[in-house]
Amino acid sequence: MVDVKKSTPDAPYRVLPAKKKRREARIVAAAADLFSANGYEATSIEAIARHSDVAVGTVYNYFQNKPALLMRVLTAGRSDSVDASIAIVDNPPDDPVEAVYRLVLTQMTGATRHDKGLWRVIHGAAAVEPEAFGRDYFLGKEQFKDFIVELLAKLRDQGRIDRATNVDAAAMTIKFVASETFRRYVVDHYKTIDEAAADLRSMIEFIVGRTQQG
Amino acid sequence: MVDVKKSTPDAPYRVLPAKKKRREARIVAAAADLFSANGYEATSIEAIARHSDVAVGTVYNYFQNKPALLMRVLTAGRSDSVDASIAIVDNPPDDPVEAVYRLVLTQMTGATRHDKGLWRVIHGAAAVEPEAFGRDYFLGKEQFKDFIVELLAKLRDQGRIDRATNVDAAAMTIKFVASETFRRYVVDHYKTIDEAAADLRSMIEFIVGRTQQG
DNA sequence: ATTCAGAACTGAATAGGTTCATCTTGCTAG
DNA sequence: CTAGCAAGATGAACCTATTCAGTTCTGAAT
Repeated sequence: MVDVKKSTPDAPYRVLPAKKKRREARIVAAAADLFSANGYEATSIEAIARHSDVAVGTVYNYFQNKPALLMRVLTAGRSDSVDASIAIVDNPPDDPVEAVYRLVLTQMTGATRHDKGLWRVIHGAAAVEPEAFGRDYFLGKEQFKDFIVELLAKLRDQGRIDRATNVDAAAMTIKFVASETFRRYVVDHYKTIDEAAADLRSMIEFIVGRTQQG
Repeated sequence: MVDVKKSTPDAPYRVLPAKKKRREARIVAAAADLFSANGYEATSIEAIARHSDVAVGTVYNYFQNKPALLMRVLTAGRSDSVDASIAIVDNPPDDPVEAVYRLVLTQMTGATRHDKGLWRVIHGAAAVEPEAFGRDYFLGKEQFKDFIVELLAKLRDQGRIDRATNVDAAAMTIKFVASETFRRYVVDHYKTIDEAAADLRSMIEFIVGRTQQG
């Protein structure tokens, strides 16, 4: 508690000027490499720090904790799946089942780029610390529900689904089903995204098919 | 690596004979007390060991790890919600929406006995290590789906829902919705079980209501 | 140039879950 | 009895994520 501390590091302090502003990017890149090469658990913060020429503490200046760093790795470079979703909503296929199915699947496959094991960790961390990760770490938060509501409303106005359909309840149901399907894919109920997609389709057929006008 | 280790403990080894076979139960009891008193993170294995008059290593002889111990705490003394579910399936209310709603809610409220924070940890651990916890740590695994299928089949045979209903797809949908609703309750989308129940009901109305014969 | 406040960085110290070489105990056979 | 052994218990050492007191950098103001 009151002991003397060796406060001056052995090696002289220095920062390569050229690398200055790219520290965060370097940390993320190193983490991405190491996580996918050796897995999450087997990758220590110390290793990430070493690979990005940074001190351990510096990693924590940029990221709250290890899962948060992983989160960044997984969400770096998305947004094209959002574009694809907008396209579907703007110009949906004639068959309402197909329209909803495609919208959901687009979101899900967007996440498939990364290893299941890494998603599991995020899933776990998001459960324990919801506020730190956002309660909907996946499927772009409420945005996704908006897409579904908009799509269903359009389909209803076009007369493709029953005019009496409770769009909000339907959208909520679809969203819940989509989230749980993705969770199960991650947690390995489904080995492949195709298996998940098959069940997803039969549920959407049940949900949306029922709302179609005879 | 090759250092000398102090191998003989200071205190003499002894086990109170009377307490012999109840070790596991004592560990679970101590863990339950400490977890609910101080929370999961703030409870160290060392404290649990101390409170149950056992060595740290012994805790690990009985439980794979800390989350597994928590799991045991949370699932100790269930089974009455299973009985309640069986009663509903055997003798369902006339209204099919009500029947399904009660069945699902019974399972959910059974888990409400324990603190949300503790469920979050299990949720997290189950995501990261599915094989260790069972992929459906909640809602009694596949048993729950069987209940729903059975209930829906009975309702269909009684003519309370449309004869053309795809019972399997409907059951899967309901199960997925139930799981996600519970997840959201745990992760705090819903502050109270009542809020969760309200959304649950509107979704079940949408799902089951659609299958009712006009 | 010099000063200085605040931002960013640093790595040794901390803390707590998990492992494992070693020790006890209970049981069975001789 | 007692020797031998498997099962179970033990706790110090280990491993890593995380913290934090102290150091260095930066850029603006003097």
